[in-house]
Amino acid sequence: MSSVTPPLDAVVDEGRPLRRDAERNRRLILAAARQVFAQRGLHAGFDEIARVAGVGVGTVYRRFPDRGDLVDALFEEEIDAVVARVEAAAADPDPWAGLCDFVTWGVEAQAADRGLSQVLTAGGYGHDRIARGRARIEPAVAVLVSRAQSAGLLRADVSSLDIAIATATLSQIGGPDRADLRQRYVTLLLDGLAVSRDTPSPLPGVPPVDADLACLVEPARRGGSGPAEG
Amino acid sequence: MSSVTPPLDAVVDEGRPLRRDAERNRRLILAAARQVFAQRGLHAGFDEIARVAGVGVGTVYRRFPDRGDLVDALFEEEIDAVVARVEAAAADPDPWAGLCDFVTWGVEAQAADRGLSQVLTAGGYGHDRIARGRARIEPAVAVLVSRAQSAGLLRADVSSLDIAIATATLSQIGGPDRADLRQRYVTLLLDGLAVSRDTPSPLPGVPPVDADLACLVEPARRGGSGPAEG
Amino acid sequence: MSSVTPPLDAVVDEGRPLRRDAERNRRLILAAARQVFAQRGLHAGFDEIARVAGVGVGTVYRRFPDRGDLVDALFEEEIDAVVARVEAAAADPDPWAGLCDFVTWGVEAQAADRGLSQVLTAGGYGHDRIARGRARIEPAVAVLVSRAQSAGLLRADVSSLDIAIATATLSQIGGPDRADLRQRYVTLLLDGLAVSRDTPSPLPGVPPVDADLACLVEPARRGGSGPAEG
Amino acid sequence: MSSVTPPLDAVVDEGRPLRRDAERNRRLILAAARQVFAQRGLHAGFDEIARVAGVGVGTVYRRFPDRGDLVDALFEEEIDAVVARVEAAAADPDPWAGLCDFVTWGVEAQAADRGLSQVLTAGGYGHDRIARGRARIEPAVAVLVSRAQSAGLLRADVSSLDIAIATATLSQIGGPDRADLRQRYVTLLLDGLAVSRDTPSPLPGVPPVDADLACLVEPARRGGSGPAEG
DNA sequence: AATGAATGAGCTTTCATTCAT
DNA sequence: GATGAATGAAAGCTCATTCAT
Repeated sequence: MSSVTPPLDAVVDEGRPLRRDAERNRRLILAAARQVFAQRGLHAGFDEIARVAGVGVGTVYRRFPDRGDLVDALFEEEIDAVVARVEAAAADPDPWAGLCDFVTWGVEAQAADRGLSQVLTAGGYGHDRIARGRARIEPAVAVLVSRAQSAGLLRADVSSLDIAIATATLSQIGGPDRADLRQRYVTLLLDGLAVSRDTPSPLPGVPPVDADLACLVEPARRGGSGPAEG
Repeated sequence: MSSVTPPLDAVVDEGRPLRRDAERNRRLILAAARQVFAQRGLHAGFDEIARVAGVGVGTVYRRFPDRGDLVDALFEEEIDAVVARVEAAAADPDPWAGLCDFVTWGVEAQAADRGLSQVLTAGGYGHDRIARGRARIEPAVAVLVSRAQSAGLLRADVSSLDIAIATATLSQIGGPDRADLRQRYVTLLLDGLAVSRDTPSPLPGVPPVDADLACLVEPARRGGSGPAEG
Repeated sequence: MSSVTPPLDAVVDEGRPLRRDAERNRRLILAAARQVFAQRGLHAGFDEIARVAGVGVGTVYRRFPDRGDLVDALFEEEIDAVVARVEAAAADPDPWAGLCDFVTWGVEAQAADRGLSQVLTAGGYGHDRIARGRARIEPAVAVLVSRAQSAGLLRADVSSLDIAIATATLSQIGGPDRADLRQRYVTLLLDGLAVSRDTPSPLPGVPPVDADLACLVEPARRGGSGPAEG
Repeated sequence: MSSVTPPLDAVVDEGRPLRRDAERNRRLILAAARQVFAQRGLHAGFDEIARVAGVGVGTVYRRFPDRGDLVDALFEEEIDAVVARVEAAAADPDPWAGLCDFVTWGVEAQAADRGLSQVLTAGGYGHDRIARGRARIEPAVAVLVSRAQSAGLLRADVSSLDIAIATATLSQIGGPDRADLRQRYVTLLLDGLAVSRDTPSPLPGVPPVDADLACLVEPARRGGSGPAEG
């Protein structure tokens, strides 16, 4: 690769590379959006993204005229990562271990990034690229699922979409740092998915305390990360 | 009880009874809030509650200066209903059936009322009374749980709070009318909670289709039930 | 009329009278809008109207959710005035004098209020009421026109709409205070409208000077060729 | 003329010739501006001019630091065309026919080019060169006018500026393709300008319909009452 | 005590102009 | 000299909350 070839993702659809500074800003904006979307969800204001990126709002709009464009650009690579992980899991010699790995990881990945779970589950965000991204995930999960079913380890009546829905749902538990909590329910889910079981898999972490009840993710208003309660 | 004596719950903390019309409005507001919170969640605008109640916004604010006051007043009786149901379930001669009944019902109750699941799980809503309400649920569930554990049917490493969290989480799936979808995951959960199992309990409903992925409850902005996407 | 009967124009369509202060603000807003529209045209920002009225923007939006509502409310009475004037002119015993009077007055009325000429000529502003208002003017002018034609004074090949267009066009000349200038062209128009003429009617005012060339009203904004009307 | 000597009008005031490519861009920009100003008027965004020219906005600003500079450069030759046409009209053996020709043509020329009528009438656009251009038109029209007046055909009380103003005003009627409509009013104007008349000149076109009322050119932008001239 | 009008900050989006590359 | 990305002010509109009536 010669030095004049720009990195692949710096190339816009028309094939024109971005100017150096523009590319720098594009990355700043994507980084900011990643962070802000992860914390606040996809409804976050462009103002905040711009502020975090250290650029003017206009710059964000120039580069990403609508929210879907930004979501598209941002999550394509995250979806790639998901696909890669499913495929890796499908390559695990132990079909059950592969499934467990993917569910465990998928819940954490979505918990770490509220935007990602919205992209994967909400119908409305992102454009064609995202839709195509989603479309790539499902067959990959389907492979994982049938492999485990063929091996007689995974119950026959679940589909790949059941896995997707269950995974996305469990990711709503707790904040980014509560993997310990979420993994208890992942364990329960996996025990429920197994064809048969003699003993329960031990639940990781410690039993929740009262305050943990408050950890379901917020139906998120615009302004802040928690309820405003006056 | 003379006609000027208001019912007990119309008495404010200072002990002063409300004027007759004020009491009527209070009830209208609570009824409206119950309906609106159920549909929109606890972030619903006071404007809408007032409109549904047929009173002015000001009246709502006068009676319930902050959202927590309204939530407190509103959900106390709903929490009573939850407690009643747990206790009924605990009275079931079959400990496992009792547990299943409560989980199934609890998921639907919270799905039918977004406000309820927020009250039960979100830290920020409601005041002392709600906290006390939550505190009454937990021991009741604990009874249900230990009974099933003592009978060797429920795995020993789950606590009553695990049940509460799992229940609230599953209620986030689908809209009010998607009990069919939610109950698939309730079934998985219960299969996961069992100490041991030879065969999976059959999943109810039909496998989800692609569009069902979009059914995770929205991090809900005010305006509508889905993302606005331009 | 008893003292509790509110003034007619304080009654909204549903028949509910406005509260006293709301009615006061409504009048302030209409007065402000009248002034601002007259100076700036119908594109004027709601912000400015609010500032001039001494109220918050929100108040303007509450009372007049879209520009058309404001235009409707504002220009209905101005259109009434136009109709009244046409009818008065049609009652003039001298059909030609009546026509001259209306044209002269009409040009000045529109010159004094840029909003009025936009309402009368631009397709997009205002709603049904304005459309109905326009519809009332045309037949009245038609009466004026046929009377003068029947008397053999007005050329037979002009229609009432020709008069409307010519009038609106001449109102674009000069600012509010340049009636002297406009009336020169009104005189030319009327001389052109007469069936026959031996001598020209003397042009009023003094011949324009170079600077007067700059007096044609301001041209269009970027967006398009017609009003945007939301 | 050697190949390095640029054409005369490529020489900036300081006398420095432009580089070959700079000169090419200058012409592209002028051509683009001519088209864009004609369609949108002189307020058109530099962005659009740049896009049409196929150059960057920065290039437009470098070459024409303010709008007036561009207007100056652009309309000088259009003004030459106006002067030429007036002079041709003045050479018509029939003084009245000459006047009619010029008025008719002038209205259409300005209607076809919104920028032109703004340059001719709006005070704020263009600089000295434009002022000098305007100054050349007036005497030429004065010749046309006095010839017709001397011949006893044109009323004595109009001045050349009256003609200019009337012409510019009528050009505001209708869009570029509505010559039919405009010429009705041109006819009225000319009938009004004649010293005496036995019968009206027939109005061309067909009487306007309701929708034609909406054809007056668009009113002012928000910012102020006059052109912004930077 | 009830009312609902008023507020005004906040988010969205656009665009004329400047300036780093 | 050319470029077009960046800027940031401005305007549109909404809504939770307050307060005059």
